[in-house]
Amino acid sequence: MLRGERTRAAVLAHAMDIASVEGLEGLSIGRLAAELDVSKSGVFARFGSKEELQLATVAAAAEVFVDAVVRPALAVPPGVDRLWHLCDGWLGYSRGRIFPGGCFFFSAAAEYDARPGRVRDAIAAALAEWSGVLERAAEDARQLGQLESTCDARQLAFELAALGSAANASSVLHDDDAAYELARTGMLTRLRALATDPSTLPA
Amino acid sequence: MLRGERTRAAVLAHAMDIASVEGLEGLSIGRLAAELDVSKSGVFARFGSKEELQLATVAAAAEVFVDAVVRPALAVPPGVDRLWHLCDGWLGYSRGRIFPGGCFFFSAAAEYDARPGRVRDAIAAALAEWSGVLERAAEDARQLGQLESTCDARQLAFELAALGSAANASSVLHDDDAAYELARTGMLTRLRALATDPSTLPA
DNA sequence: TCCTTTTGTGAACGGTCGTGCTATTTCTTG
DNA sequence: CAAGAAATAGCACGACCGTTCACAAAAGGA
Repeated sequence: MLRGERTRAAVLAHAMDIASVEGLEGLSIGRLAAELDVSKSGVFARFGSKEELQLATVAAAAEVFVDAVVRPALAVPPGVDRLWHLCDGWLGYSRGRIFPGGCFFFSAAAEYDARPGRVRDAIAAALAEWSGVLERAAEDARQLGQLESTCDARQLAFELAALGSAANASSVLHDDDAAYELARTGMLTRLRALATDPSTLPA
Repeated sequence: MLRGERTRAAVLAHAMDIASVEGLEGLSIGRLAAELDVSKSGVFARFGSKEELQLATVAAAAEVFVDAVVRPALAVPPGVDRLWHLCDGWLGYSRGRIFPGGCFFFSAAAEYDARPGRVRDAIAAALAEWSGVLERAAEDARQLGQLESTCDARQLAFELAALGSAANASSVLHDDDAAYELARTGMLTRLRALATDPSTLPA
């Protein structure tokens, strides 16, 4: 009962790395088995189908993401500080290549965005949750009086996420970290323009 | 000699549509042949290899993009007006689903960003060119005195492109056009903040 | 210890993939 | 119209895919 969980975790760990580079479709059971030195049917039997393997991979990646970005930021009190921690944490998560192909969900979403099915639904749900976290943090900051009362939390969250995604995309495609500085600058400019006390934000 | 060009164009037109939805890897020669009612080897022989087909598809998509977005905007004189036309044209191009899976290059870049090879290089070059067009338009506007002289054209271009990409991603993934309004608002806010005469920008 | 359940193996299946090859059709041109 | 070139069809190949199934190893509870 313990042995099963261990190999399952090993498979998923490898699956996330492959998928972030080659896509969830490029994730083949045969290749996974070969690289982990187990039998193809062993991998297959554990998940029942390729789609289930993909769904499990998405779920595992969501856990990694939450641990890397969301949990640390939720440990700081609500307000602009927490909002900034979400942004900065996301940039660190992408830049640190926790997944070798950059943000797992950026790759997965682009791959499945136009293909109906359970995999797409799972990816869309994960991304919607992330948007929700960001937007809620912005709205909290507004209601705490740390952002202008007139500001639109949804708009702000959209723009912050857009800058992060663009930095991820550009840095992976061009193998160049410069975009992270552009994203950071953009995020801070946005926050400073809306913060009632900009001095609490980093330089 | 004419017949050859015609089928080549038909193949590429279909290939672009497939690739924007299923990816350049999902683009299979057999499927392409079946859906176009020609023989597999007929399609293959015309391109020589799958990689050449992919490269030709990228080149064809670049032409479509230039026709849809760049050319119209370059028809208006340099300045903030042209810069805005580039942004607005891009949103229209994505929203209009000229490619059924949204922006071709967004999908292709996410698919190949972490996979070295000629296909990735071609995609990276196309996107770099687009960034260059955007940045040059911003810099022109600045030098014409239509944007604050202190503004950073590269930063502005990065942010405008980020908003567009995010709108494309969100709208395709969630099947919801709302993101285009967010992107448009963000773009206009950015431009208004830097324009010396904001009244020239649309409402 | 024996028995049952869980985990993993190995071989095989039908299918699709990219890619060569050899005809055969279709156009162009003298 | 005939000869030659260009374009397409048809077929076969090896490789890999997801999936199935019968069976062996290992683990756990009685």
